[in-house]
Amino acid sequence: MTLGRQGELLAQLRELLLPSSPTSAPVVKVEESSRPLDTGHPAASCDGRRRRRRGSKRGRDDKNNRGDQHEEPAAAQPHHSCKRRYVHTAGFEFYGRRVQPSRQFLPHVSTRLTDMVGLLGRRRCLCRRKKQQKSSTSSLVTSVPDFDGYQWRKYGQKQIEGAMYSRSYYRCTRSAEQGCPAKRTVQRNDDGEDNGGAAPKYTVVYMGEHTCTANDYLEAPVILETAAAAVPNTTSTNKIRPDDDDDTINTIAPTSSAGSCTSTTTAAGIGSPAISDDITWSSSSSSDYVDDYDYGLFAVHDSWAAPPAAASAALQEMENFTGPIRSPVHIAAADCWTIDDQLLLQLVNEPIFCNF
DNA sequence: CCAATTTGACCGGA
DNA sequence: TCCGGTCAAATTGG
Repeated sequence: MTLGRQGELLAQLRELLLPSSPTSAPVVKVEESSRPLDTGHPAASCDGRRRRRRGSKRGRDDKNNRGDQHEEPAAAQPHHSCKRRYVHTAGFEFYGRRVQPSRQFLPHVSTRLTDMVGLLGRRRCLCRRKKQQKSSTSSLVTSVPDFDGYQWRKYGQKQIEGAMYSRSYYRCTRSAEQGCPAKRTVQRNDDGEDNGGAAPKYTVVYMGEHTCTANDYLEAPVILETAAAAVPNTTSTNKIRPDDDDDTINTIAPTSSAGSCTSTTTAAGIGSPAISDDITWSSSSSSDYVDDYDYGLFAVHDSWAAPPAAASAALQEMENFTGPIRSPVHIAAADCWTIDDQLLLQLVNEPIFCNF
């Protein structure tokens, strides 16, 4: 590849990842709501029938006040209080649709309460539902729960007892068409309100294995790691396609339960400013510890070389980044798509995050 | 019109 | 009865 071509591709990558329009500052907004919380839940009236429309959006007032569905500090919204605290740390978009900051923000009135109220009007006669079978699970702690190389569809959100933040439930987007049983839950850790300015951490629990065809993940977020160049025995090219069969590729497929480990995964400055992450893996299985985890998209190494200074700086910036995150990088990858180490290094060493 | 998300309702195990 | 997990109607925007 010629240098000119490299530069061109680099420019394209940068444009993809760092659009010219400046990103807005992180939104941490505290608002006073004139509307009392719905402790007398409108979901059911006195006769037990539902009045409230499901899935209804809040008013425009809530627009832009919510970008992260895992962000609701429910504990900070006591039912007796009229105060709502809107925190926007990252406008994730992961499902092929745009971010939905305009989606309603309903302070999480206790679902227990709504359950109790709902009991009054319960009349649905649903088929017996099978309780989720206990399958192999693995969990990790990450600040970027959505960049795991798979496409997930949210099917529920629940305020968990004793937890500050609600838990979101996802299933593989292929669950319907291919019967893929993979699921995951994402819950923000109770790491305090301020968290010292660091990116919030989320506990992601993966359940079940992906059975959908890997080829469908061509549009999965592209995530690279800086250490690819620092790890010994790296070949001249690092394939980043998640569906590649090459076992030598260091990638992450989070649903694989490969035992417990604590690793550091770094992004090569592309994919998203927030990809840099400390990932702590744990697993319910008792598999032996392995050196390199072949996981799909990320490269994880137990022996981790210190990243270059420039990369560290970039990583720090990524850690500090709390602004809106744009879509995952959707690259129409051709077969055997590869990325050159030199390009990787160039991406790493360029101060591409100075725009933030 | 379709796909994705929201969120109240409902189920079932503990 | 409590509580976590799941369903599915409603809603929205492309």
